[in-house]
Amino acid sequence: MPAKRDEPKQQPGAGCPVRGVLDRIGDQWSLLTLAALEEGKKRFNELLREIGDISKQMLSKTLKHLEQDGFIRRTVYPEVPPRVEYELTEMGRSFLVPMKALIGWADRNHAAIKSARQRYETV
Amino acid sequence: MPAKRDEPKQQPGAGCPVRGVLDRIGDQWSLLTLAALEEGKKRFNELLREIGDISKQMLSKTLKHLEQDGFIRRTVYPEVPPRVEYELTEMGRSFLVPMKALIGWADRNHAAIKSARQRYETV
DNA sequence: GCGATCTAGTCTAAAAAAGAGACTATGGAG
DNA sequence: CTCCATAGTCTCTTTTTTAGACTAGATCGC
Repeated sequence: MPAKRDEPKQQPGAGCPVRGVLDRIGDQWSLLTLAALEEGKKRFNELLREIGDISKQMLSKTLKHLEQDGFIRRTVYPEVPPRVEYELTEMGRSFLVPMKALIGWADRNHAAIKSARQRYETV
Repeated sequence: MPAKRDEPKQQPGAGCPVRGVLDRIGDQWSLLTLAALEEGKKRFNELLREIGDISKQMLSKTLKHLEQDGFIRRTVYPEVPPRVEYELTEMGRSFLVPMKALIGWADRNHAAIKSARQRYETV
């Protein structure tokens, strides 16, 4: 067993390495992009259409970050018009597991959240 | 087993109700704030110090949203100096389950992500 | 042949969001 | 009497995001 470093609890402090990961996946579009890639490889415009309300610039940036962090793989086909395909790496796929747990929770609870919002409004 | 509603697949499209939830929890600070509240009720400045690099304005906004959506409860004590405490609701606590799965994944994989980033830089 | 169209992005200018720091009222410590 | 602490909000500045124009070269209609 590897020596566990003195890390008594999950501290949300700024130094924590988990923070670096959380900041990335919690950037509004990353989760959506990864979810869209669950079904298989997709092209840039395909992702753009599927996600719907993301701008090309943000999609571009998000994909770049995800590639950088090893979640997805980018393949360029030297054709005209250009073709670029994005797909999940092994790590990206492994991330789907907790992500889907989160989505499942959201799915089960969005009604409760909606009613909480309405309740709040009327006050 | 409850009747499954006709939901052929998780579409990440803009209309999906899950999106509303995801947009909220994926706003950079919500996850951190909820994580900080895991240990019990906390005061405003206490959260501010613990999270560290959040501004008071963003913490205020995040807390307001989380309260609005029923994740947390806000209690004001009419004292001077003012005292306000935040704590997770039942729903908020139930959210910790998938959130911790996510944090666990991040914890297991942050090394791989870091090395992917470095590999990318050198190219 | 000739222009329109498709692709994956990038660039720019304008709009929105976030950050830093001052400010509020009140009571207690020194 | 002066300074600190509390939970925010307000304003001003800086950063981020958006919308839309632009690129190159093959292919389509005509």
